[in-house]
Amino acid sequence: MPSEKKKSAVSIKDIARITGVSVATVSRVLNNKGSGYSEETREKILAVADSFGYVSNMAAKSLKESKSYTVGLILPNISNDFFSTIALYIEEYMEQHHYSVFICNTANQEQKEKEYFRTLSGRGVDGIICISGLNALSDDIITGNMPVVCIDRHPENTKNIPWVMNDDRHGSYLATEHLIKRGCQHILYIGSYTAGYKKFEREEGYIDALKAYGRRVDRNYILYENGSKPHFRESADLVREFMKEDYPVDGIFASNDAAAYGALRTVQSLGIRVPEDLKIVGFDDSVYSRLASPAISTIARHPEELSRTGCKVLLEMMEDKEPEKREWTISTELIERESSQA
Amino acid sequence: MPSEKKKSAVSIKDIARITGVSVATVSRVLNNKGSGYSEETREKILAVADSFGYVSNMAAKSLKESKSYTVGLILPNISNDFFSTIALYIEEYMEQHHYSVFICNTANQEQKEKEYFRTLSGRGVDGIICISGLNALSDDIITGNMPVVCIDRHPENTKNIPWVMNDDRHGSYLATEHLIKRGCQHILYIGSYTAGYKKFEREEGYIDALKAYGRRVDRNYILYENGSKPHFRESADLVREFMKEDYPVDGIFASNDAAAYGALRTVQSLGIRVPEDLKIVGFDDSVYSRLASPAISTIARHPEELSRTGCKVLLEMMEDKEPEKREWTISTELIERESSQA
DNA sequence: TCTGATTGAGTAAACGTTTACGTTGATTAC
DNA sequence: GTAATCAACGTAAACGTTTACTCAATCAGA
Repeated sequence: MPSEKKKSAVSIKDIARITGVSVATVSRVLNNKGSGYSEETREKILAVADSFGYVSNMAAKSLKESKSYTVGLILPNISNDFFSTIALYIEEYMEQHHYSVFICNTANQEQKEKEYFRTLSGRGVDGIICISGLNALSDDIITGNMPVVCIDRHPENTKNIPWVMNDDRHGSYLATEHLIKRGCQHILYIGSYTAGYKKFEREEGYIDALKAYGRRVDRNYILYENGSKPHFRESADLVREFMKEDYPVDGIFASNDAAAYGALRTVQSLGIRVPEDLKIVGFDDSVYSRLASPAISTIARHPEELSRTGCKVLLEMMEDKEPEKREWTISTELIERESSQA
Repeated sequence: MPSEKKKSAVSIKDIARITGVSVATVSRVLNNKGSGYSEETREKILAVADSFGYVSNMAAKSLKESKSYTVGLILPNISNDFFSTIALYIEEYMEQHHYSVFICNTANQEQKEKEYFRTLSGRGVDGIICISGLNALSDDIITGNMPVVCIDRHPENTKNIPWVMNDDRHGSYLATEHLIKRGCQHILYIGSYTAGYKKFEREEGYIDALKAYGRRVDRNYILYENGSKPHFRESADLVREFMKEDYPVDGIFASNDAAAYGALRTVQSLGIRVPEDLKIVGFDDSVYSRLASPAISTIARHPEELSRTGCKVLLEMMEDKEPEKREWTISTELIERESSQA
């Protein structure tokens, strides 16, 4: 008997009718407005609402309040390890604050980023957390007065949009310092560009450390991927080429774990022992560094804190408060593993 | 001058006023209702709507139509590799059909699964795609007439909820057959339980293959993780214990890649060469099998097809159509890599 | 020229809430 | 005894849409 169609759920009106009061009173009770009803009425209403499994119609509520208790999460690709972890924490945090989150994959396409922004606006989201895959945010986003906060990446034109970033520079410093303290004399740096990241933060951290320890900065030891292949392949090739030159090397700091992994595989194939002959540190604390053999030391970012901070800032903005500051930095941390053992 | 507050966007009313027609006409034009306006009016309205950047208020639309063009995606944990890939495809597919998707992490807790279901109902989602982390769906979900489809996992009480599953049994068959064809005589099976999965599908595929090739099924060669540790650790321990017994082994089929990875590391540490002395096949095509050295052969599921099918079924249900069938199976595939080379 | 259909609109109700404003009856203050 | 206060509620408008009804003008067909 699939005759009955739509589930027309019980509404505030039904409850009013059943308990014999007006909708206004029901609304007041259900929303815990301080006064406007007796304790007796309150209990009656609550009992009825409960027994009928009342759940308030968000569309109506949104319409009236111009508030939807939803936010959008725009990111390049949720299947990315780091992003999905961020998504987890953001959803968790937002849920605790009674917000639901829409997920939007831009695939790094400006067009899609734009479209999502409009769609989300239309859906009446109260705010947007954005991990932009682009070097610059689209105009739609930076103009307009939708609360937006950028996390993890920092496009060039954020204007007055608050952002939360990882302290990559210091992370790189820690990695390089670690190699130096472990006795490395000639440390190779493998960098890569990623849209939205402050371009040379990681390289600068590497240079900072070398300088701090009185080492000479040799540009020959700074290699860059050009993005033509997956990180670990390209890194492998870069290292292979570099090794042909017979420069002395006893340490490698790669600006991402996949590259570190590629480097590891390459030097191993050349008969170089890690960590005995050469030590390696990566960046990201991803599966690449964890599963490699030997396990690769790395710099960890803190996705949970990154997410939480982003959410906190957004929540404030959605309540029309000015966030405490425009720029937030989340610390990074060295994780020592086998690849840099003394 | 942060004086102006809310963004009160331009509404259908504004457009009506500006173009000098009624809201009904504007609505008809904007929704492409076949008739009810002249071409001239149509163009005027479209032009105005466009120039003011009109975007329809979804809350109002939802309220009126009892349709929100949103769906919920309930899953245990979006940070899981496989799930986040599914989420990517689902979002992509749904977006093409003008649905936005809410993401909900249950952390395998029944309580949360329930709550999300109610929240989503309240938000008026038109349907729900569910990867339940539980052995049984909560009652809230199986009763009620919200369109729901289960994918990837198959709780015991799906009642009349359609589901889309991977053909795990055949995948396991392929894996085992592959080892047999590569000359393995003594194949160890490492299984694990996961809530919501048909419990022994993978083990049965293993047994099917042994029988098909006239091999004896020796229960001693069937090991099970008890879930006390991460897969790869537990698997490593299981294999280590097993090896002490001096049973002959020249092949291992692990029902997940992490376990295969653990097994690989263990046998390598015992001086056994892979694939020369022993061949290994995993299941999942995850990073574990891809990054291992040697790379581990594995059984791939097809998250894209899984997701697409789930979406298609849900879309049908949301249009009040009866889905073609209740049970959908997505094929699995053997990926040959180094760990099972001849 | 009259009838009936068609076209191009407008009117107004409805969706489920929230909330400003009334209203009533009881209580308090003087 | 009267005025002011207050608690407990009801009334009705409003949020932005969609859509079932109207309605007037035009037009085709006889």
